[in-house]
Amino acid sequence: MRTVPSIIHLDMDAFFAAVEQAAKPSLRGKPVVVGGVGGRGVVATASYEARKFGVHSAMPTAQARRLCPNAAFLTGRFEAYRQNSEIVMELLRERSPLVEPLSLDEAFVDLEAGPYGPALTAVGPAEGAQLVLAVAEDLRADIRERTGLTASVGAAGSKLMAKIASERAKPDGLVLVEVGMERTVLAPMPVRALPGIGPATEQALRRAGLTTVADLAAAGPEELVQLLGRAHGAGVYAMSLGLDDRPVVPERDAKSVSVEDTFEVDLADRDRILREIDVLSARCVRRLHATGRSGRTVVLKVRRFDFSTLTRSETLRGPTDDQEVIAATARRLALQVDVTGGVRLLGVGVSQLADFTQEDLFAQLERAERAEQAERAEQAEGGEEPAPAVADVPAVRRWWPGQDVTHAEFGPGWVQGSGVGRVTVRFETPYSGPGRVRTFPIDDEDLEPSGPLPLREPDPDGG
DNA sequence: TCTGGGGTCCTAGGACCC
DNA sequence: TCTGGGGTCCTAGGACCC
Repeated sequence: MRTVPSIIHLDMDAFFAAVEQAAKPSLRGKPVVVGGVGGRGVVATASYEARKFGVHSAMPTAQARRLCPNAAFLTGRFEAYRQNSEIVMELLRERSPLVEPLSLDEAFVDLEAGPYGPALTAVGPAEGAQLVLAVAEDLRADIRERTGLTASVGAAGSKLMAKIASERAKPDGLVLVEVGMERTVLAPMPVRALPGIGPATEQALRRAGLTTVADLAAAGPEELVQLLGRAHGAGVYAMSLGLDDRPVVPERDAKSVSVEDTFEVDLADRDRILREIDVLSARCVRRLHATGRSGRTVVLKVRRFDFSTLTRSETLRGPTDDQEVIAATARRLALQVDVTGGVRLLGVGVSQLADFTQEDLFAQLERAERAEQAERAEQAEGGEEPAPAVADVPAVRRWWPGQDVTHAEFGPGWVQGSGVGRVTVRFETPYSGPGRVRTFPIDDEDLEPSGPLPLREPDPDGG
């Protein structure tokens, strides 16, 4: 057990929305909602201005529009979020090599493993805490300088308490929990404040009369295991005492890769469903290839019209990253599912991942078998005409709100909205003042999609 | 205009093997 | 012949997190 609160948890404040406000000067100080903007979208992040209206993450965007009709509703620009996340993670790594990212906007850092480690272990708890505070404030200042974004930081002797501390620090704050003070801090908190306790667990505990963390500690391990099952019950009990010795682990390998799509309108047609499965399989395989991995278990996910969700999976004889194999497996699984009434979501995923460098013998075998089958089928049917290819329709350009664009005459800007054959663009950059709005035909040749700009103007001297 | 997308971990039952 | 237990793999579903 460490005596110095040398684990920090960093959490960027309203990250996606904050990046949008930094990139789009006209949105600073205004309510901004990032997420799905379609009929079935949900909110990913709301700026603090939008939260005042009751808008929050996971809320249907339609509801957010009713609560805050004047907010800017933007589709996520993940490339921009990734770029800024990388800047932040790099600043963390300057403080310690032991950085464990939890998502684009969150990470644990173990300062004892870094350059401050020797100093932290040499001094007493009080001095150690002061040093941690100084390091954390310096880090927050660096993040603000390099990105213009604010971060909240929690520091403690464990991951659990560091995370709880950063929650208390929001927004733009720093909270340190001294080692030894864990139970005092936790006791009055509602059970829901503990990571891993969601709505279902909260309800189960409430039915047993347990509402605060102090109640959990008093209940004891047997009752919690009885209520929540073996692993969860024991874990929740340990948390209630502030006990947590999980190490900070950098770079964990992904255990699955999956892609899914919710459709604007439920799919009713079998053939259409099978085509979408092919599209999803291709996307899944692209991601697999990008990481140089392959998987042995293929999972199909189906959400039906009534939101009931089911999965079907099949484990292959060996790992594969072959699109034909994965698509054929997913299609096979789809035939086991009753889709009457319609399908609102389809997903294709792969698990039991392996690093894949050797040749995919399994895929070759499968291909050979399929070729044989196809030949037999063709002979049986007497050589049918292949279906005519869908005529090439000139692609209508789609503009989505928030998208980065460049106009040949007016320069860089972003899409404010589009519809009825027109697209409205606001011309401003992270380094400009609020910009002017102009409207163009959606197929205007002078208008092009572009990529995100850094939030801080690159130094021309390359400093 | 009700409910995204990408993950992790756990449980439980049945098959199968020892 | 009867009874039994443990371990592992596979499948499906659920809770939770950001």
